[in-house]
Amino acid sequence: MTTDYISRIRRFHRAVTSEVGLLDSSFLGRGRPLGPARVLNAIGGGRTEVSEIRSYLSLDSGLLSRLLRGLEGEGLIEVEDGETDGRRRSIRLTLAGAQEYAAYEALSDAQAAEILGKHAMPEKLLAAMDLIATALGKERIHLEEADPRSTAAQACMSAYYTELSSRFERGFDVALSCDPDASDMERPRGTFLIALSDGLPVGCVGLKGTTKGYGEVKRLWVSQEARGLGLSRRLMTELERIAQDVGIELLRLDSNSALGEAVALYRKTGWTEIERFNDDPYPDLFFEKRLARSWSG
Amino acid sequence: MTTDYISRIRRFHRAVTSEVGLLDSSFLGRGRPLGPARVLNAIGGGRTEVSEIRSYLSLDSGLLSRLLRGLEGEGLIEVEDGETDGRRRSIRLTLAGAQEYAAYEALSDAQAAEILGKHAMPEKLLAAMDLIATALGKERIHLEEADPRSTAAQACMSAYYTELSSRFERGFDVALSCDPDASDMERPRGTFLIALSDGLPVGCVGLKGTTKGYGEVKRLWVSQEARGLGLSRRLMTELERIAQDVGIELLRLDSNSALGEAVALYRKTGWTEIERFNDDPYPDLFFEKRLARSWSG
DNA sequence: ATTTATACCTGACCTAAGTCAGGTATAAAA
DNA sequence: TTTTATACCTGACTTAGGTCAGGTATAAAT
Repeated sequence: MTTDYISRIRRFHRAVTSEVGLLDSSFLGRGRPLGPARVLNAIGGGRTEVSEIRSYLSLDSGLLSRLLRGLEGEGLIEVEDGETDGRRRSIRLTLAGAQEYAAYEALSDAQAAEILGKHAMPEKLLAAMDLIATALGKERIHLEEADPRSTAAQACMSAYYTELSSRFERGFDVALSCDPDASDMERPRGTFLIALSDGLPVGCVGLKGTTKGYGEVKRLWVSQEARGLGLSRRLMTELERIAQDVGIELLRLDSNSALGEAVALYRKTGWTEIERFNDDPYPDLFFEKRLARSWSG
Repeated sequence: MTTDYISRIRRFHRAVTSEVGLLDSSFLGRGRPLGPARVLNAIGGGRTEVSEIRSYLSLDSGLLSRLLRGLEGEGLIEVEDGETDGRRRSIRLTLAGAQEYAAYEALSDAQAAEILGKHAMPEKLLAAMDLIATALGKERIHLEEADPRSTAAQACMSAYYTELSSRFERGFDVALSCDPDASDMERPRGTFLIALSDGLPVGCVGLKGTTKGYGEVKRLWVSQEARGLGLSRRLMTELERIAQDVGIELLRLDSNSALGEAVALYRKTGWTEIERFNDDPYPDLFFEKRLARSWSG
């Protein structure tokens, strides 16, 4: 019972295909096969060029052409020749098309609400979905440099603060900590990295440039559902690469013994413990790592 | 970001269809379309009669016939007339068919292993899958009377004990508790109910018959992943129905204030708190409920 | 014994989805 | 300017999956 993970995965598989198949076939509720419905959704989602739609839905060129002719015949889309390139064509929803698209959106929303309605604690269900989506989409998680003032970055950091509050016995108050200025975590002095899984931010780390002869690693965070996928290591590796890139030769960071996984990672990846180098009240562990000089520097 | 549950469900949907679609199309790895592969799997899974397969896969009678003729032509199955009913026909895998089925099983296992291999904590991933499969399959959860000595029942009870150990500050040791004898939780004096979600036991409750003028409710448990689906209420309702059925007019139970949800349920469903009626060291709350006399009694 | 229902089969037909080989107009490279 | 590549389109064809109207043999009901 406990070790039979295969039957558990199959059970998941069955549940999800019967239910998600239902989600898919909800597209059928409007008397249109899946193909054209998907194309309409791609267009409504903001994709305008034929080639864009083709690669997004990975459709054969001929097939897409026919589907587009069909939607055109229904009066849902209009096709016009590209402005800069006469070969390319761009697609626009007509008024009727926009209405039809909105109807599909509404169907999709209703389905989502129905699934959540099955549970007294929908947040638990969503958390499980996030975990699975993130794990299955592991290969598609990509790192991106972002403005630390952006919505996504702010969301990461506030999740990070929440995490610290729950981890530290005394709680955590950003105001008391050495809060790095956003401009210190931007090129050319530093950077801020976000890990995105299909659009959802699931991790971050900041590189703070200083004038003290070293760069500082700040705000390393991986969301609950993305843990166990080796993401913090990926974030740190990329951060070190960028640090070298901007000419930093020595990195420092402060941490806390309550953050066991992070500390273990530092120890495993070439960081050495050093004496306290700041007066932030929260950290009780301090590390540094010397980087190989960048060939370009 | 936080309230946008629809985009989170869609993200889950995308992840799962691309990955589980992969699981489905793994069936294609053996040069056979999905249809016949599904039929072969149904037969390998122990379904022998044509009508059984038809309803399991919800296939049209004509379509299934053709698929069976195909598999027969490949030499994978043998069809023979039913023994008791000459209209029914039963299907058997040939040696080649059994090998082919085994090959599909191996493919499926490999896929499962690959998915789990993506995660450093596969148990977490499986738990999330269980949660989702159970929630999506909520309507298909059914209650079943079972022998309290059966594997499924024992699995439920040991999960129940583990739960109690973690809930009670002093832990929990069955040996010290009033452990009901299996024979007390069987017809005609009592019963043992199991909730099954697609074969997986996700909850239980026992009705213990006594000679003291009342029946006792024991071992009400709902697994972590099935909480929030109203299952304990369903179990209790069914248990009370059976209690009436076997002629019990008064039910009693003991519980503990550490089991908040359960206690809240009792209070909400017509149970009244009474004085201690046993000397079990664990419970600190005692309830009883008078049942309407069964019309058949 | 006759009628009705059931279980499975067959043939004819349909739709969705996709592949593939050209074809046409435009853009970019030589 | 000629050649080559690109973007899209069209027509012919294929496969998978499925529906539907009978047909045949057997079982159950009357």
